[in-house]
Amino acid sequence: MRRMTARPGNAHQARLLRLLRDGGPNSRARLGDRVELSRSKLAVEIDRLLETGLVVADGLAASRGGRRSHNVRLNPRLRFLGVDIGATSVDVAVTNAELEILGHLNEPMDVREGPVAVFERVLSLAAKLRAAGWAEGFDGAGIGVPGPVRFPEGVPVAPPIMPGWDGFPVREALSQELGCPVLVDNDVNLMALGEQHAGVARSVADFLCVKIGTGIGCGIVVGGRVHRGTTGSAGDIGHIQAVPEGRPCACGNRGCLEAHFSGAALARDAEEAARQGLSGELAARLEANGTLSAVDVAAAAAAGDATSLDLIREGGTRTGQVIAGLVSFFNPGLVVIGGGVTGLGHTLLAALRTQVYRQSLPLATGNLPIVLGELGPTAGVIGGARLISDHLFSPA
Amino acid sequence: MRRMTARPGNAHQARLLRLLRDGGPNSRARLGDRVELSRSKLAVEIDRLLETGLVVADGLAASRGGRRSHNVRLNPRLRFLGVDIGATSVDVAVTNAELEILGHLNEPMDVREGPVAVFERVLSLAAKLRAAGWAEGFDGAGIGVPGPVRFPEGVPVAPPIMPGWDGFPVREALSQELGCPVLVDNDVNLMALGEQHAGVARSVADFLCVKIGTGIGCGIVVGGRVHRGTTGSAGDIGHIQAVPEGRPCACGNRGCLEAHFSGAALARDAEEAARQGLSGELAARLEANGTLSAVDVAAAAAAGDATSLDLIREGGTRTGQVIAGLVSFFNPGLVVIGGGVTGLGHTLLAALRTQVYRQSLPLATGNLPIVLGELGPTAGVIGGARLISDHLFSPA
DNA sequence: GCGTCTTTCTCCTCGGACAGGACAAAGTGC
DNA sequence: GCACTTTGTCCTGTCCGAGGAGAAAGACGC
Repeated sequence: MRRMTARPGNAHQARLLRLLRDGGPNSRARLGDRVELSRSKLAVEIDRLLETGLVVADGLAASRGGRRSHNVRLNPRLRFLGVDIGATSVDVAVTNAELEILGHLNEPMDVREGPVAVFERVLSLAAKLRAAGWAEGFDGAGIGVPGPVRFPEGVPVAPPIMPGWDGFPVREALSQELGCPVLVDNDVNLMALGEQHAGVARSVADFLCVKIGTGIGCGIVVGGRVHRGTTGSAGDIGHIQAVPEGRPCACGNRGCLEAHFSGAALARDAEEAARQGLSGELAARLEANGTLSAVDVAAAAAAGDATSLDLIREGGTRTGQVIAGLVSFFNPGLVVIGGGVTGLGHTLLAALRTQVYRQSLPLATGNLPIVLGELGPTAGVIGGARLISDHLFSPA
Repeated sequence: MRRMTARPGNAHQARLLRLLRDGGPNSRARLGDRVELSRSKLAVEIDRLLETGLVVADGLAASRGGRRSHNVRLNPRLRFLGVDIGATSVDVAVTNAELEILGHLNEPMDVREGPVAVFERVLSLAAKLRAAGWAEGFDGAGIGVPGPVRFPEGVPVAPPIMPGWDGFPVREALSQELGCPVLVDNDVNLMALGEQHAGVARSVADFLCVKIGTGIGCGIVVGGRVHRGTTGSAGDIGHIQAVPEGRPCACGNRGCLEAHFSGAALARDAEEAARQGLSGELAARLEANGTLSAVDVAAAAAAGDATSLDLIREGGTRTGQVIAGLVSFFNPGLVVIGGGVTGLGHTLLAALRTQVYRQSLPLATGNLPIVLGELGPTAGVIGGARLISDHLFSPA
């Protein structure tokens, strides 16, 4: 299939495309209510969008008491690809133009295998989704990688956990392979975009999205837009000092948040506790699997294991300390917690909340919800689709 | 004099006004080079601005090889008032429309006297500036107060060091008294605006402006615009925990940055050191004045007093710890240090820089200047003028 | 079934905005 | 004095868009 390459010709068309994306199929009349355009102008712009093929007619709407209006919708054959490359796994999903997930695949994977190997996996997953009939091709793709990205060029810069990716032209390479426009961003930024589009952060202008996985990162949304910082490393909160003279961290400092709490740190602490005989539950799991992960700790905690609960609580408190500082500084309207360890759920959240509410000023916390993300593992891929659709649905 | 009440009628006019504000008097031809307008359109818009009185003709420009162009400039009778209310003093200044300070007065004052008493002082200072011939009246005023402000209404909310100001309709009241449009903001935000307009932060999109005075606050500029947060308390970094289980703070927590370093904390520490006989220099000054302030510590440090230098260094390190976290989080392109304690100068800056560069990731600090503000006590008042002029020079 | 009312869509016209060319005015430089 | 450059003004053609008129299509009451 020849892919759509058209872009809206002006801001009105871009506006209409986004309305159709976020509100689904809609009648011309109802669109007219939401846009400050005369009926004639609106008709002209919609006709032009129909010509480009981005939008198609979709039958007649129900009557609102008079003549029935013609519906329009985004071309149902449009497909976006969302890719969320994590430290230890990769998610690939196809969405339609309304950013609804049609097909979603997940595979364990080690990002340290390097970009070439990882892209092979990504492309094969994308091919699998095509083979399953979810897409004939892609009109755009949004890629999340677990490290800082120079956004305009789509190139990772000095990513600590991704040796071999530094400077690799991810955007360029994938655009070539996929034959469509591609944008690359930090994975936490995509998660933030996902939660903003379809999750708990709808209609919140300023919020933080803390992702606790193998590492810890934070997506920052200011005035509805992602803040990436001067070098693309904004939100890199894993190496903020949480414990003065604390544990040594891979980054060379001591006491970094990530060294004390993250998926990796939690697994290590759990293994140590198991070996020291502090927890029969954990020891049994270690015996069974030969290794422990955050999932094991979550399961043990759910089973009432005191050691696991303590580990989670302490991690929540540490994370809360750091977030409390960020809340004072940034004064968000919402804090979303997501990532792999959300399985730890409300134990983690409770400890974290307690610490934030205790340590930040009342004015900043007075009406500050701190909640788990709604979308789980789909946040990243939805965010990827959202990223590229925002780009494509803006004037050329 | 009847004041100008005109506002630009469209975005083009607003653009031209800002160009004239930031670039000074200019020829029509040169303005044409900087805006994407046809000559005819440009002429129309400038004529309209001339009609409103916001802009006046200003003779002929030098030839650029052909016919000489007509100069235009902002009306030289336009006057803005910048007011910077600190915890212990107040600055009031008059600027012209190009935001150049014409007259500037400073008075010690205690903000705890409450809004009514403070405004009396502010209005009397403004009257003094009028009497000195700097202004016949004001076309707009920007007011900075040392606490959080609900910006749209111009009302302080729950300000810790300003009892009696909570909910006082500052904007409303001053607008009434001064007979001109007024905007009210947190003082650190004004300082950031000032340094952005006329100081070290020109042409930096994302930066932090840390003000260390009686307390500690931080102006946040994202994409060239001030970030105020959901409740107007963004940048309130004085109560971020710098020392776990540290000193008790007025806010009820322990170890807040402000409790360990700020103008107030520094004075208290210096007095204690003097009483304990740790520093002859400080003891002598305490003897002489009956009390010590940050200025005394600065002077003693300049004279080589080891205790004072240690106090400053330790404060710089503490502040650096907190800023390091903010740098990792926010990834600014510049950090500006300002406020009353800038008299401590390079001793403070050196300690602070060391700590930030050591504790943040290289990607964030790689090309990150950390510098003292250029404008000193005028940053706030220039920022005030800038704030209101941005407002007035935007489409109605 | 019929007439009336409502809603939607298309067509048309009118007015305004603006770009760009032509031209006049005012200089420069040889 | 002449050729060339720059600037400002005027004018015209074009494009855009608002809004009215009216047709199309349906709801609803009788």
